[in-house]
Amino acid sequence: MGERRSDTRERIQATALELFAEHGYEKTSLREIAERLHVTKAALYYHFNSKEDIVVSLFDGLIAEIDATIAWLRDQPRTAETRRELVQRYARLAHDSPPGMRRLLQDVRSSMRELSVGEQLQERMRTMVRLLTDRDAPALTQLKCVMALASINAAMFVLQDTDIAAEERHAAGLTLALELVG
Amino acid sequence: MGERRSDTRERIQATALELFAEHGYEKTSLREIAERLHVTKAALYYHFNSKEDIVVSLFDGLIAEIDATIAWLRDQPRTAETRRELVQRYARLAHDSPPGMRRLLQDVRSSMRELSVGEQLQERMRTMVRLLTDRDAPALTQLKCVMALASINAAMFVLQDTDIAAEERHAAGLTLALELVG
Amino acid sequence: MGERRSDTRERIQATALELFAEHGYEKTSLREIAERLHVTKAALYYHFNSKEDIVVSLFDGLIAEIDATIAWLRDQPRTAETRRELVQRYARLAHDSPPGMRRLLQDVRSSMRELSVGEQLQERMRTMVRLLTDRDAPALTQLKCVMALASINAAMFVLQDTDIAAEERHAAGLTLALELVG
Amino acid sequence: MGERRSDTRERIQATALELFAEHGYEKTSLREIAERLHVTKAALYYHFNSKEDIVVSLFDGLIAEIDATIAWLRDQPRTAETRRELVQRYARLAHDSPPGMRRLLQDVRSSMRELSVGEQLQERMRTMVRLLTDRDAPALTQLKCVMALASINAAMFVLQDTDIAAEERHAAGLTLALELVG
DNA sequence: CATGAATGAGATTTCATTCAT
DNA sequence: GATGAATGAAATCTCATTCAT
Repeated sequence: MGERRSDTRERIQATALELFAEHGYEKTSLREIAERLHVTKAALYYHFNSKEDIVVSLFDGLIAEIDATIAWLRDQPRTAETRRELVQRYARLAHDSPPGMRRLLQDVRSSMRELSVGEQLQERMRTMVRLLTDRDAPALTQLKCVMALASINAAMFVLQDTDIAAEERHAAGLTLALELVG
Repeated sequence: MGERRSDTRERIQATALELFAEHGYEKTSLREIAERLHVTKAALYYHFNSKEDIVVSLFDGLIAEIDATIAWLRDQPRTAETRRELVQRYARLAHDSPPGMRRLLQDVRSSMRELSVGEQLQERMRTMVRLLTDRDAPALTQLKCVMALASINAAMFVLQDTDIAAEERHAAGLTLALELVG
Repeated sequence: MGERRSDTRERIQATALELFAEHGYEKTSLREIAERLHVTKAALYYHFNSKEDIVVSLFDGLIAEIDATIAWLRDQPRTAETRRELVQRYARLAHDSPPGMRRLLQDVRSSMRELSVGEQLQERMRTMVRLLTDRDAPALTQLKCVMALASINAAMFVLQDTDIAAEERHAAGLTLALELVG
Repeated sequence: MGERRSDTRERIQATALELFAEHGYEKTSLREIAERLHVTKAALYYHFNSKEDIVVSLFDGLIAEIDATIAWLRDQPRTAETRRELVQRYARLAHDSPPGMRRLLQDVRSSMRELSVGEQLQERMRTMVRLLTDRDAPALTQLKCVMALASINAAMFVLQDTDIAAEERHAAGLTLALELVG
């Protein structure tokens, strides 16, 4: 009982994520995705309306979860306690995402700057920061909020080629983030 | 008196920087650069061997300065004082770069990942961090070093659409960086 | 009844052969081929991976037949009888090729020197000569073998503007070839 | 005593011959020639009017000598003796040419088909054959004449990768040529 | 549910050539 | 006797996208 139906859509998403993470969104062509999947380019268009549509779909879940977090955030007091909890939620989110997802997220600000999804994500980031700090908080405070969230992502990449284990890197990111939102 | 000899090369660099910063390296075509300059595409190829060559040339100065900093760093003791001074040097470097330069720097880790210059810059970053911390320093310490430098860049963008003045944003970045390497 | 499924691939090959024979491989552009066929350049790339791929495909059949001949040759004694039979096979091959094919073959040693297919054909020619003569046969003997095969091709071109009929030219080539391997 | 003047013109010719022989006429660009000479492309245009002009100039001497041979030929009886002497003259000509020259000659029929010099050379070849044989000579006789001259050129290339010495290859070519016009 | 065939637009790059200095 | 700077034309190739089947 329940879902059946081709899993092709999911397989496209998985492969696209792989390749976007590997070479970036711009440098990945639909031909590559199709070839790696042993289907034709036209098949991709049966499941998605455009290349952008594919990348957008990859962020669907993440954006929904961020929206939920934002909704929750609106009801919270603007305290250090709230900020710490937010950081923890965000870390869990990041931790549970497929590994390519985080790499892709890095692209958002550059190669995907002009895509709708890039704008959407940045908009949500801004909203979060606004909900965490007073609008007229000093620049330093606002910057710390942003860097806190950034640390969580960054931890996975910047220490990538050291021999530090993934879990330890993640933990370091979280620790630093908590420190920053103090 | 002084220099003569067409300044086209410099004008190409300036325009390329503008456009790369605006739309990213991948999405900027040589046609666009040429058109904005009112020259032909072939003229670009008189002055540069390839598109990559143009972007590489934009980083020439920066890379030289980073190399000088690294050289200096090798002779310093691995103290907090040294780290603070490095941060200050780096901040000055960033502050004095043309504005597009910093935006372009953001691209380096994604859209330019596969360009030689991307690799070069990341290599230097790694070297800097290695010179700042003990090889077997805890992950958190290493991460802080990286995020310190990142803060200086980030400060300019993440608070871009607030009404905080550029100078104040820069100062916030520097302050946070110093705190992190403290 | 029978085959369906666009014959575009074959039409591309035919047109390419025409034009390569007419102006040479280097001087023929994909634009010309596409225009003569009333398709777009991109259509050529749907059927072939590159310009070189097109020319290679033109030689596919010929190379296969040469390979078959070489295989047969390996089992034969190195006698005058064998040489005469080889010449006759080769003449039949040449005779049955489309006319452009022979002109294109002339190109192989010059304009296509740096193409994989040029190397392949020369390699096979060398093999044939090696199988026809003793490795330490005198230079003259080896040269005669080569010129025998060359005569068959040459006959079609060198007497082209005389009023000698094609069949007679072909016959002359064959006669001379047989004389040379005598 | 006498000539001084820059030898640049000659150096251009030598380098061009080298490169044309190496990669063929079409695939050699003026940029390559200029770079190998450490001059600019514009310098080439000071000495020659066009790329074609350069290649034409390379054949100047050869064509003059062929013309002289043709003139001499007109006064000779159409005997076997005459044919043998022609072959010997031609062999001497080929033997004394710079090595690249012979390779370039091979190009004439394909990559240079559409150049004036290609037409000129083929025209002279045809004239020679007409002067050697009766207009209504059998195809075989005419073909033998052509292949005789071809043998002299071919000898240098077709046996190139064997361990036969250059002088012996040349001798074989001459012997075969004499046999053919016998 | 997917393919085969094709396209229009555009990318990077190369070339022979020109001309003022 | 040569260079620096530039150009117009064209080349090969790639891409996202479409659509009839």
